[in-house]
Amino acid sequence: MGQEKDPVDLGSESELLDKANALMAKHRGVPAGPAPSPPATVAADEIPLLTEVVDELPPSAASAPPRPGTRDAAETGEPPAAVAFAGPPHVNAVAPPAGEMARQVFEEALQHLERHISESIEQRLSPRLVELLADSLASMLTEVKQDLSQAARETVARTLESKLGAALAAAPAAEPSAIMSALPARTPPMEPLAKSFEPAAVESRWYPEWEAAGHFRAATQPGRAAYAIMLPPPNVTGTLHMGHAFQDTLMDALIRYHRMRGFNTLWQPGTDHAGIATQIVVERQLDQEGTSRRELGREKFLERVWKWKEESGSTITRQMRRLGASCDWSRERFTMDEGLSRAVTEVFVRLYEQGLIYRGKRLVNWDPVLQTAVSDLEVVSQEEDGNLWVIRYPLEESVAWSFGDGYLEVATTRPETMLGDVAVAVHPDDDRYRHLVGSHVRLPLAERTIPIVADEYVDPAFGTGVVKITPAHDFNDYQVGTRHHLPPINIFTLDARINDMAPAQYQGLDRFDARRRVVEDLQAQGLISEIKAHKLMVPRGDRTHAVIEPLLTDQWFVAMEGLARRGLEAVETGELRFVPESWAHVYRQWLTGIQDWCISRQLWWGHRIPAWYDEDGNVYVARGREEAQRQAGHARTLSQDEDVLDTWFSSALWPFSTLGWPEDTPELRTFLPSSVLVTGFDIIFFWVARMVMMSLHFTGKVPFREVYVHGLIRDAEGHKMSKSKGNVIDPIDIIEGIALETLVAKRTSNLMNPKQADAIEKTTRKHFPDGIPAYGTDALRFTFASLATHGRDIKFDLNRCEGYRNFCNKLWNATRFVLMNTEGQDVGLDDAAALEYSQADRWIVGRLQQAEQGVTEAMREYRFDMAARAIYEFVWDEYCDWYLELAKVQIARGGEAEQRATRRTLVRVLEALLRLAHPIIPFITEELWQRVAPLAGREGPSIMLQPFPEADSARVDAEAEQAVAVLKEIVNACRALRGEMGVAPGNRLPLVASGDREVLQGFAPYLMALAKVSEVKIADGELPHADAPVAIAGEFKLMLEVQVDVAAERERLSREAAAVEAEIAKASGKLSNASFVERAPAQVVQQERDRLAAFESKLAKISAQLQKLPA
RNA sequence: GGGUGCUUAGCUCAGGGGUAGAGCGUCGCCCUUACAAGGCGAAAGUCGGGAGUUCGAUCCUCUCAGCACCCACCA
Repeated sequence: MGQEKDPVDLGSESELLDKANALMAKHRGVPAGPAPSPPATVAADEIPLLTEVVDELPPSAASAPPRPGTRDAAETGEPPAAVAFAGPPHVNAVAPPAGEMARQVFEEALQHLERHISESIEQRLSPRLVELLADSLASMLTEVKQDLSQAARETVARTLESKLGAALAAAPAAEPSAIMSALPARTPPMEPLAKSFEPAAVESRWYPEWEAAGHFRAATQPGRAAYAIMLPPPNVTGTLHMGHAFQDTLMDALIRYHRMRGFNTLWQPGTDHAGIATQIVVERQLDQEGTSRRELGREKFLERVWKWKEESGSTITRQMRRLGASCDWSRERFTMDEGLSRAVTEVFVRLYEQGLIYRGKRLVNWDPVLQTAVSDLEVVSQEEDGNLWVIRYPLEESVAWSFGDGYLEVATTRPETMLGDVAVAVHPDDDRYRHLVGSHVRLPLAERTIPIVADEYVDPAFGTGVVKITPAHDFNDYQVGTRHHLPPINIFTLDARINDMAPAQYQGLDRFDARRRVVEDLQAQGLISEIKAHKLMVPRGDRTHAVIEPLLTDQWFVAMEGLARRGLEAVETGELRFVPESWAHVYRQWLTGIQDWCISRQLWWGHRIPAWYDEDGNVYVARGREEAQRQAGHARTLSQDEDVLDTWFSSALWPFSTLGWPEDTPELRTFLPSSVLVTGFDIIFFWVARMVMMSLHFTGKVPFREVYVHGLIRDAEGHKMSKSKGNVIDPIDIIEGIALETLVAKRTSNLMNPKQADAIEKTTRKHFPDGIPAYGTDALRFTFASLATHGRDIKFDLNRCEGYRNFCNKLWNATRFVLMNTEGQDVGLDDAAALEYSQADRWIVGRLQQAEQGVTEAMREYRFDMAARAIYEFVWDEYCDWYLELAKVQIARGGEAEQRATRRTLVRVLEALLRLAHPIIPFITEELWQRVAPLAGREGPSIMLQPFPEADSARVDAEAEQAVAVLKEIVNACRALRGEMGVAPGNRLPLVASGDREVLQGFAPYLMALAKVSEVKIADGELPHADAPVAIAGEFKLMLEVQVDVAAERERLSREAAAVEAEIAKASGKLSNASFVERAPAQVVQQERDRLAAFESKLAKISAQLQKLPA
């Protein structure tokens, strides 16, 4: 496997000990770092040297013989398909490579070492030494990691940690590393598994081990295909919500799956500085402290933000670890890192040089609360109640006589903007007004004269058919104004108050106050002819919910046309594929009508725009101040643009900036394009499309080959989860559980509107009367996977989660059973021993292959639900419900070779299915695999490094399948016949079944156990009961002695007869349809005839059986 | 206004031109030594309505209705 540790170079055992010993000696009595000195009374040499410990090793441990290599030919370790039912065993013996053997010797030696170290420490360690050891351990760990091979280092560290864990926790001065904290003691080998699955201990054990061992690191081995996923970087100061958890689960499943399949795998993690969101949070903090960012000044403010980032920046990555996300944390990036910032500057400068970035005074969406421009996408329009005011604009005297009362009536939803009107417009073909075009009206209040223009934009049917034109405050009016060369008049300040372009009485008024005043004044003058209620779409900022004001300001833009064209091409040519495909339409539609992208934000938190101005306002765009200065000449004094870039500008570069662009790095060559982007549809425009365009433009490559678009997570009722609705579920609470009171407190604290608290508390108490139990990470992940169907939002139902928690428990207990029956017993590891596989053994191996194939296909199509289902059904319905039961019989009654083969099959199928399930449920599978793998002849430090099981259709044994299918049917038929109520002994149960006579006879022990049948006879002629009431599709006759309740049997048969009669009616109706018989394929018609015949004979048998029953 | 998706058991959802499926829930009976977070069994559906294509439609086509979402937007 790609990630498998290098097994060589451990050196000899004595060399290893020497190294470790040297380190121990070095740290002996030399407390490192700032930790407090040990009490003087402690003799440093109380710490044992490793050699001293090892001296006590029994001789056998130091020279443990290598175990025989027992790798089966098949990855899944199941019996070869070629083995006949009762034929001689056939096992491929493959000698392990020399390095492998060396490692085996080592691992065994290390196990002894581990045990002795811990024993010795327990015996010798006085409590006073705890502090000293803590210090030594910390510094030692670092060096040990460098000096020793991984295997050795893990063993030593693990032992020390587990032994010292409790003591260290009690020693306040010592600061245990994250890895060491709260580590439960490792389960000693051969201890029976706990009776049920306890996720917490398992999870806290494995994640630190994986991470410390470097299993998550990106691999760049030559000759292997690359598989990369770029984590959509979450807000650095954010916390994990269900959407993240869902997405991360899917990505982790994909990554683990491909890692196991031998790809060079990179999952690139990181966080986003999230300009607006983060700045708002910090500003809110300042507000509570009674200050503001302006009071603080830019520099101090930025310090505060960085501090906040340092404080809360690791929350979300810590939570991701809790989920088991196997990102390469060593490559973690932040959008405002030095490297990424350099990429941002480089992109900006190049786009500017290419003429694709320009600066201009344009009408932009302005958030008056934040006082910054925002992009079209950051504006959400909502329908709200408003008014439509009809205002009378007096016509100039020369034409007033020619039109009604001498007024033009203009409808508007925003009367205050009339102060900025530059014209009124009518449709050119509107006969009512045609003759007025070219003349003027007097603008009330402002007392200006403005022209009447004709423009196609006006809809004559709406309102009065006359539109006021306010180019500075309306996007459509801006267009009209441009067409008619009418210079805009801006009447608003940056915080949306009336400025000095308006009459004095309105200046300084907030826009809503101004509206009231304007209406009042107009009414006073009799210029309002009508006010009617009107529903209108109000644009609001998606962060502040402030009403967005179109405002004329200087901003930077990216010209989108050419970039968008490339972006569209990528989808047309298939370089970029959407899953599900329908999202390509959405993407296409947006790119087709795209506007230039306003990238400047009047914020402080973000990448400052790399543009400088001189005294005359000339612009110099450069990679730094020096370069700008060179451009400007030394005489000039430059000042940098105050604005920062839209957060999405840096996000758009994520797929290549994280890989080292603009440098040409090996990572960039290997992992660009990445394999798939996993994301919700809500950021297709914000992010996906922009990444595609930027990546194509700067690297010539698409950023990812596929985009998997998943649904949004909603609550059980289908509502969006939101704090204000109080229906948010924290994924961590599902994993760890939460008490009701805590949950209520969490949901009702920090509400925007505290009035909602009562209602939220009530529904919370109703939905979670007992809080949320701890389901564990694996159950949560399995739930996510099983809900991840294509093209649907997800209603998250905790009941589902409970079901999958039970599934984990089922898997746990199945393993417990297998271990009880295999550990310390002959599981066929010795290839020389005889193996006798049964039909059941071969059947389950075949089913495993089918499950493997199902999972592989599902993963290829991003059908995580199918993958989860295939695993669930295999584990529960096949392996547990049937195979384990059959295996019990085989172990109880079979001969030595049969028992051996059964144990071998039990353990190897289990081992393979653990690997199969690992991408979705990593923790439990790792825990169990550690116990199961040695019994299946597999070695390795972690299931993560094992190959993913590959389906082999040759191992599907049709004969065995058939046999087990018949067996299942017989068992089910028996169970059904046995009824529910009391039992009468001695009843006989005649069945007709298909199959080989010997096979049927072979069923006897299974039937006795599974169906509580007391005897099985195969009848050659007539069955003792004249006819067989239950047919199992075939002609072999079987006689089962069984206990049956007559009344229940009668009832059941009557019910069945009615059902069969209905089927007969249906089938015969169909067959009497001439056109069906003539035109349907012969096969289908025959099928129908067979069905009819089968039902008829079934009915006959049922009624015969009914008659036979004693009254 | 333009677009997309959805409608299948009480709930949440798979499926797919030829006998309607799962999980959860419900109702029985069982603490059978891996698992009561379990086992066995049962009840439960006009596959949103209508029309068409077809020998046959839950599935394909059209249409209507309801729900959800996206884009644009009329002052």
